[in-house]
Amino acid sequence: MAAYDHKKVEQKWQKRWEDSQAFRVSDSPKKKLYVLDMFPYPSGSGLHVGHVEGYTATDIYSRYKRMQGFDVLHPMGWDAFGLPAENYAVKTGVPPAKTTNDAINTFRAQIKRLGLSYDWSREIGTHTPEYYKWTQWLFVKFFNEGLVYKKKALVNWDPVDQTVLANEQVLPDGTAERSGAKVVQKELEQWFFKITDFADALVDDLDEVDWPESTKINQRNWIGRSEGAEIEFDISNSKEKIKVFTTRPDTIFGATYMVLAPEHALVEGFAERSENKSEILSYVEAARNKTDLERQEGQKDKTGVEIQGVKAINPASKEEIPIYIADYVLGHYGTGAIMAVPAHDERDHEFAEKFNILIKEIELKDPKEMTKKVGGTWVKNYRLRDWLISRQRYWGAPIPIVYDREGKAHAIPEEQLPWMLPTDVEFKPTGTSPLGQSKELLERTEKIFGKGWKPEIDTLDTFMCSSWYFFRFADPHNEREFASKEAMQKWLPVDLYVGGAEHTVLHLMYARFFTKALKKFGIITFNEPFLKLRHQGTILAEDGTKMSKSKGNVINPDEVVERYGADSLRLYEMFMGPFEAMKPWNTQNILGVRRFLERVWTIFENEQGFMQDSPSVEKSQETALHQTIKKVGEDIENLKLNTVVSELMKFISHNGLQRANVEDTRRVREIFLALLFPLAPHIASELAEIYNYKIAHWPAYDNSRLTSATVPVAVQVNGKLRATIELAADVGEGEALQAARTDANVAKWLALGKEVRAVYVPGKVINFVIGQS
RNA sequence: GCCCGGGUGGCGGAAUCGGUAUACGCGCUCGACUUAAGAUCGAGUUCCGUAAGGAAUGUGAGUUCGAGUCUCACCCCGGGCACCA
Repeated sequence: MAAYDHKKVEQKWQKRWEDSQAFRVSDSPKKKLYVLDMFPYPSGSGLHVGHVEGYTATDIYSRYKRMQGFDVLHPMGWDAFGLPAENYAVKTGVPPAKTTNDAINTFRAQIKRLGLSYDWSREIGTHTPEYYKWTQWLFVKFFNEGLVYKKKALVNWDPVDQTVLANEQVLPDGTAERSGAKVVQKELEQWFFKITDFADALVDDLDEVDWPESTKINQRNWIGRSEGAEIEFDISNSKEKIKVFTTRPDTIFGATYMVLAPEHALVEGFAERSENKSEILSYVEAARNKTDLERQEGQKDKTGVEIQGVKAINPASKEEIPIYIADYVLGHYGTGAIMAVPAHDERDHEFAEKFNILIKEIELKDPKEMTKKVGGTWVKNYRLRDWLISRQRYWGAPIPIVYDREGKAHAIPEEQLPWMLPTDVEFKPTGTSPLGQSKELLERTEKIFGKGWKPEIDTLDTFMCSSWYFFRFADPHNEREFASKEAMQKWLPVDLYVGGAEHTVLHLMYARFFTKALKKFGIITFNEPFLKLRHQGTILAEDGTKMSKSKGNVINPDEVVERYGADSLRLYEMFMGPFEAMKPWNTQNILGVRRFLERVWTIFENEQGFMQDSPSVEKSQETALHQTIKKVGEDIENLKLNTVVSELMKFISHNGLQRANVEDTRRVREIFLALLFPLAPHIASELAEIYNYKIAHWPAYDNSRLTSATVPVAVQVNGKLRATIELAADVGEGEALQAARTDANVAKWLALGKEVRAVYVPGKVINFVIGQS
């Protein structure tokens, strides 16, 4: 037979899988399993080795589960709307649709070259009208259910490029990443999702999913639930009250001043009555012009101004206390006002020192009792804010809203969906949303709804497209629903979800929010979309730094596939280290797995080379076989894929089973190929075909053959290893100790002192403790 | 600053209900094959020591017959959050 030619073998099997639609899953699953990758943004630079890591892991898991008889839904699609394609269009004039479709074609071809077992009949792209019709439908559904609202919000405004910027596009010094202009805050009407309605469920239901603990903690921190009291403070000579939120009502006796956020509703009225009106108003104006980032910078040096002539009354001590306005208090959290306790709170302390305010030492009381005493109520608060979904961008799903002549917003009715993204738009920053240029969009609106009606010209945050795609995979071609209830019932929730750790907060939070909302609407019946979640670790460049185009240290998976083959790349990426760990690339190490596959190839070729038939059956080798089957299965189950590769290497290594005398060589070879198949499917399929092995089913192991008749036991004297002896697995303590004592080396050490005690751990270790003599 | 995760050979990493540390691979050394190189195959490879033996899992203590694994303190690296009252 010819030498191992990875190109020939891999092309052959990829074509065969494609032609036979081998991974197309049944529509009526008997044992369902839904294994999902976070679908990629099809960037122009193509597939990255990081993608390969995650996709290979889910592929191994899917193939393994299919061999166990599961109907595995394992789909792939494209998170195709987004900024890079639009920025590229601004630079070159090439329409984002063209760039995106080209990139998708590249990605698909690259993925197929890896031999990944996706059901391509379910492929979706979020930028297609067939898909975004349902993104828009869901927006309308949420709108009708009262989970969408519009309000004025402060956004980052770039006065040079005349555009709104995302927070990530503003540099820490408050200038725009692109234009270098000083970014200002501008109030614009924006659409929001009421994600805060689900804050409690988003925290509580984390208890029921199998996710990395750190990811759960990130989510909890982001939601930032805290419990405390809302307490009203009276104002001297006024009926007005200031309501504060505090987690420490027990410190109220130490509240020697109050602070209002500059945005607080009472500020204006207080300024009118104050003795320093202009000072107050200019402080508020200055705060308003600061970006969030600039306000955070003030952390080390707090600013503020007292409202002179207006005092509050501490409800516990009944003392009159001053009121300040300071931007270290945030308008959007709690009540936008605090009782400041400088003796107890670091930030208040810093402020009080700077402004010479009384710092009063206090005795602590019981928090809930104190709350009751001062007429407060016990409440929960969240740092989570509603989700702003308007984007002043072109390459996204148009928000399906039109405005009547009075400017009132109306949802576009279902029969008009998809509300098409217009194409008569130039990709130049003009100061308003690009859709505002489209004559077609305006004419369409007037034609359908009437003269004077205007379309919404913002698009939806692309995170919305990815918040529901896992439902669509259950029923990707449905033209009447985003997915039928039956299909979702059949396939969801996702059993295993794998993707990068960079999405621990936003995407996962939004997808969970959608799930909870749809459950509330009565469309689905489960709480959580992703039962088990794992993150692949970042793959670093050979020099241990992050891969980056500018450093020229990016590894292109295509080149690796070309040179070593997809099976080698798959095996190598799994062998690198623990799945979730960050690990450096090392081209030398690929040679190791490539050599392993070549050895496998040769061993199958040469009947003499591998586990020759032998009349005598060594029990312990048979045991090793069963142990290997068990360990490989368990490790795949737990995505401990690096040790799976180790096990397989050991299996054929010259120190391992290759020299074994196992009763049936063919039987062992068949088992080995079946174990190899999920990891390196091309070569395993080829060898199975050539030599006529059946590897469709995952091999079973025999519990009774997992332990062998004799086991090595370590013998220690005072904790130091002095011998290793072979004992019957079921030997009694007395006999075991006796055997150990007769070992020459052990005896030598035992002679050095008086034996105090002996510890016997069956199958593991014997430890003699001897006293000094 | 706070919250997570992690420090094991020359390198990537195994091993955590406490029980033979360094599996598997890379690299390296020696040998076989070869005119030679490469590939392949075989032997070896934590450190010190000719050996007997000793030491070692970031550092220092502790618990234990026995600690990479448990406890305490500290150092370093990586990630996330960062005025949330």
